[in-house]
Amino acid sequence: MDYQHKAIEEKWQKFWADNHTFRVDNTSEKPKYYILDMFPYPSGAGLHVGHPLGYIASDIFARYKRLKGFNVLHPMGYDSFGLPAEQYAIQTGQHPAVTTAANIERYREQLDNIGFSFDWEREVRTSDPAFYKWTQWIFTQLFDAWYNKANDRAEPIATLIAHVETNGSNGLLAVSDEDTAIFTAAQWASFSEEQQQRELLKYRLAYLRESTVNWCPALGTVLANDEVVNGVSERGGYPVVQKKMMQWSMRITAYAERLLNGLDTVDWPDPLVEMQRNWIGKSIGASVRFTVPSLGDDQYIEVFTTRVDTIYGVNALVLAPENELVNQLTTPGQRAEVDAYVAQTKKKSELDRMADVKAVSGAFTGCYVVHPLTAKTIPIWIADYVLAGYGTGAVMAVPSGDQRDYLFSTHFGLPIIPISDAQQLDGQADATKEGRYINSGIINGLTYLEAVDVLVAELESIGAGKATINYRMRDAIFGRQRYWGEPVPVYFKDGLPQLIEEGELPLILPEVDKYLPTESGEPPLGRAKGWKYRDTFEYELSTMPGWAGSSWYWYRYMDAHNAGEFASREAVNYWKAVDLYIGGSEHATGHLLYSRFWNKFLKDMGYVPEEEPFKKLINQGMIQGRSNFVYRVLDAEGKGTNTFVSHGLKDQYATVALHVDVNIVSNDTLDLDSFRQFRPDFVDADFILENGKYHCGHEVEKMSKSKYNVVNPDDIIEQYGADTLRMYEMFLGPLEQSKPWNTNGIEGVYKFLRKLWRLFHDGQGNFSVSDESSSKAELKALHKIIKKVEEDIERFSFNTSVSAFMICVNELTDLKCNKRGILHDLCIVLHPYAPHITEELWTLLGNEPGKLSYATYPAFNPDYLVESEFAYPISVNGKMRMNLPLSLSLEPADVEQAVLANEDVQRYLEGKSIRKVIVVKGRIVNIVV
RNA sequence: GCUCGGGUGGUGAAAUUGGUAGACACGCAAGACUUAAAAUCUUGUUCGCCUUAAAGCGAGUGCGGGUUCGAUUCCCGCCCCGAGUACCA
Repeated sequence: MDYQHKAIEEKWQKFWADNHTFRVDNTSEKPKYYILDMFPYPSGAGLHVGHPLGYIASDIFARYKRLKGFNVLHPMGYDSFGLPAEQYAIQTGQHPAVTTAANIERYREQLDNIGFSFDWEREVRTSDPAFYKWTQWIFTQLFDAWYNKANDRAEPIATLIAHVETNGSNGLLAVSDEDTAIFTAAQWASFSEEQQQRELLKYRLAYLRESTVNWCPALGTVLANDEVVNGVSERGGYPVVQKKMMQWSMRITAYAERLLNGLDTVDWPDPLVEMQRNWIGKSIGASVRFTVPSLGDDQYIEVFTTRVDTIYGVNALVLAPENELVNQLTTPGQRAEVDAYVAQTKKKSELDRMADVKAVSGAFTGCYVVHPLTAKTIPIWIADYVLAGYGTGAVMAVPSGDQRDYLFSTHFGLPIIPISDAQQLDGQADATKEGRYINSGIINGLTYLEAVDVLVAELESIGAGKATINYRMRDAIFGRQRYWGEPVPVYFKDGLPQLIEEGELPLILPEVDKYLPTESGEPPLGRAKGWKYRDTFEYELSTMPGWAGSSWYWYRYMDAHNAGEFASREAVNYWKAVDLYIGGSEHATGHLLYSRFWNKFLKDMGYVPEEEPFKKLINQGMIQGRSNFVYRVLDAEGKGTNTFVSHGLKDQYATVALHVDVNIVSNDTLDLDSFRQFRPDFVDADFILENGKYHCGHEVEKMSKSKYNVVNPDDIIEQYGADTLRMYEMFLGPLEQSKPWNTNGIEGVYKFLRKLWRLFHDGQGNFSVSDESSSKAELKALHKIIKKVEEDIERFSFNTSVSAFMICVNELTDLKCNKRGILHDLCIVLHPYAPHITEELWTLLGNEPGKLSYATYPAFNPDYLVESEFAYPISVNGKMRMNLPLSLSLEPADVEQAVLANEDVQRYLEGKSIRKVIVVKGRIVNIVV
């Protein structure tokens, strides 16, 4: 029998499922290893060949780790709440739960076809109430917690209450809103319950606050900062505007420093670490207060600066047009101008504002501040180059040291004061920190390093400023005005949010008649009939954002069916953290940051043991589409004819390029019969061929239906089998690299598997192996691959292993090797890559079915690779000339002698004098003449 | 603009510590088997020159320079492509 991939793969997939081969226990004598994939959102389109790339890599790694004696946790699940299902529900009226379940079923079928070794008994779905019960529970924990800066950790809100009851707000070091009250213990006691709760809300890690949010009118919801890309929504690309709204938020900023420091302890790709650093955006500087006498002597504007040393060069204070103070600052005389400018800014979308970086604009408020060190008056301006969302939404303008301030000042004719003797102000600002200060009061003559300390000390002593660290990262908005998400487990009593009792979780997502906002503009949950807490209190009508479930799901896999806890203490302490996480880099600032945040919180509360959840992380590259084109010949009027010209001849005609389904193209050659059936109007298409073939053009684009370049793994598996698909996806190139999918070349992998099959079979297709002992050459081929695969997998270089397997099988074929001992070990080594065929062959060898997954990876013996001779490359002046086989026992001096004595070598040296001979034992000989 | 990747045959790529550049595949060409096709196998395939052939010569890892006996690999400058980010004070 030939290699029958279909029968073999169906047989073993069924066997694995029936025998629970990949069921894993939470206890074991073996060391544990946790391999996690980023779980998919089950979209209606199903999987294309790009999706499983990372799953194949992680599956190879998981299977390899099992062979290496590890107890491996390798689960899979679905991130099944999300916008697309809801948009589909709005269009079709179908419940998102129904379409989601159907999509999951389809995904599961496709995943099963590939032969993954997931423990499906641990599957999770974020939209399952048994799962989101614990997402809601974590929310309640966050609500009931505050961040104590004194201990640098989150604590239960009870410790905060205890503090204020005895000390008031005195000595409280907490991360909080800015408008917290100052009170004594007695005052606290005198507060009404409502006042106390209002105050506590300013400290809770999950809190409700009026904040400026990214509102997306088209989606009818707010979006987190990471869901807004270039001023439009990440999903759908709809415009986003800033709007003030009462919103649930997560105090992730409390963890900014720990999120930053933790990056030094994880083994992640550099670009990803860099992206998180930038997102957190730590800058060290100073905050400075400028008093505003016209508003009163105790009124001030605070600015943040990283260059406090330039403070004597300030010529204006510039506020963001959105800054809340603008209205009160503006004098009657400037009112019209300022209002016009504010209105004009509001009209500009964020996109326009970014595109318009070069154009300088602004308006004078008519108001002045006092410089804290010189007591000079300084005008207050507004300009859109100052962002409301960063720092305090106000800057001190120093035109000599900052290019934006320079352009602003020259445009409006404000004075430019040089502040350093090293500054070169020829038409632009000079941000140098070199030289010594001039025109700078108390720091005249000092260097940069000296000046900063002097200034900060002075500002602190007069109460006008202090050293400050500023973060770009904002607290994360945690509510969405949408239906298909976890309900927030909160009801309102007297306008104050209250948690639902833990025993009453989960708060089930109610049914609604339509998935649209109510007539009064409430979120869809406002449509739920009779949906009230204890039939009395209004529930929160927002749902949680998409990232809620994915911020802790890896713990649920550890103990997926636990009804009493998110995961048992034993399970969490056994599996601890994810050892290897594989997924796309598109989650760099969203999922991976929120997950680390929740993990740190859960650790602070004593629920999990590790500070960082993902020890090692690999980003698989994106698989792009590779489109094929046919060229339709145009007639004299420029209209399309029914004639198509091959790519190489298209320049001789007027043509228009059309996408053609890549599945009817093989090695860029079009299948003409399939093409005639591709579209009805192609039925009697004519072709202008090259050498009897129609060659298509090609281009790399996004993989999408409209470009006819989507390749479904099911089709590949039907034709070549899952083992071929797995190996070919790896063979395509380095895992981390993005590359277009091209089915050209898959034949090579398929041929390899058939060649492997033939090693075990005679010419008639009968199973035939020999029990004779193995030859030296056979053992060498085997042990080369044992070593190579081990090294390759450990450094995630899966593509090079596939080549090595091909070399190995080619060598064994040349040796006509059918020795049981060699083939037995080869099955184990290849098994992670091609699990089905190796299970079959391993069973044919007489082993117990199914035990291959837990076999022992063969031990590498270097003795089999030892050579007595080496064909030394002989180069002359660094140019390789010939090979000369010599014994490896020869020392460099003997090698030199042997080489120079050789006739063929002498031919290259004729008439030249030898200056030097370099001999690297076992490597190379280089003769310098 | 800044940050990080990357640039090697017709194509995907390999070269792990500075040591034979192009392994392994695809494609292509020629051949064997076959009535034929498929499958399989064999040979060739970086480019240029020379040659009936064997062989030989020269160039070659984006470009220019440097270090070294020796550079795809290290250093300096430049060009191009991709990703991220962008008025962050």
